[in-house]
Amino acid sequence: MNKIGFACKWIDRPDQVNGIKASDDCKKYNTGTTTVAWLSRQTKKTAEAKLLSIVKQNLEATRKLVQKVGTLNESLRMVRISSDLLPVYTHPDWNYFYQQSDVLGLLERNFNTIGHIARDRGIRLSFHPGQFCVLASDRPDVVENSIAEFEYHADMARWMGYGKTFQDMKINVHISGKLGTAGFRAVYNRLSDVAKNCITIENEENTYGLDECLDIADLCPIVLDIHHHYIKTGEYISSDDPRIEKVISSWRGVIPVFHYSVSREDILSNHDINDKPDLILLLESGLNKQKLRAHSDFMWNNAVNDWALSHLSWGDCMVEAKGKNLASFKLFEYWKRFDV
DNA sequence: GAGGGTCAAGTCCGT
DNA sequence: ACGGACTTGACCCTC
Repeated sequence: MNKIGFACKWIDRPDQVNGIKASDDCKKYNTGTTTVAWLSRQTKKTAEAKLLSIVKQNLEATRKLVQKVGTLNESLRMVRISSDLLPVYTHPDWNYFYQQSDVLGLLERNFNTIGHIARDRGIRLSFHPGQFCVLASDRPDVVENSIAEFEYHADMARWMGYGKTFQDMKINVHISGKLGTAGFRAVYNRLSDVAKNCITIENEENTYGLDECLDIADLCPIVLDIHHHYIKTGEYISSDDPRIEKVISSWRGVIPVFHYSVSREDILSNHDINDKPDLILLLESGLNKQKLRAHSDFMWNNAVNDWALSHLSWGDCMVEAKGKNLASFKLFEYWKRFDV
């Protein structure tokens, strides 16, 4: 039975898509952060105390989140861990903080525990470095920063006991960058073994789509984002499409992951929930791709859900929605609605 | 607590 | 040129 997962955050109520308040109980499952500007305004001692406090809380929150996910139905045991876990880890002024032996010890112990829980409970974990990780940039300084950013995630994977074998955990990025697949290929060779075992690439809505990803499927697995593909091409790709065979091969026997999101419900508020939106018609009606890219709170369209769920035949589904775990739960209920 | 200004970093699209 | 979208709006400060 394949899985339906969610990304980075746990919420208890739908209204929390608009932000989690300090007094909300679900705060304990979610990471916090600070800013470089604030840290730089403090004394070194104050800044370090703040960082240590945030790191401890974030490790605790992530452990609780993973434990919580471990209590769900097996088909829901899949979660992306927030990149905010260790704030300013790759910032030149602050990365020294994480190289101190006492901090390092703290990280190793806590991540080790999280990794054990995940393996024990059959939880599929992943990371998704943010938009600043542009491995194929044409700017050398950006490439260097991006490698550091990627290796930050690889460090966390390694501390959790992952990165030992091909795709025991995924760290997913876009190709991005003007150097495209050639640039990506060149940078790939500079990554650590853990990073190489974990890296996957995801098709984008604008520049690098499924075809470009397939060009480097020999290097690393492809995470097919079926909504990105729809926004780029207008196509609701079928689960028996020959390109999907190639995506599956890129995972070399590991169950692939695909991403599923849908256009915002308030953009398409008049749309029939039992009818898949036609991209051409939407564009003709005056909507633009940028608006259609934005993620919904929930997976509100039954017809689109039916299509997305058909892809569970070959992969695990990562739901990208503002409604987070609540959105993945509702989709799961929809999926299981005919079961006794 | 609420509200407004601020926040490390890249890239693209639409206006 | 600038705002908004993406990974994931949250944090910080003032009232």
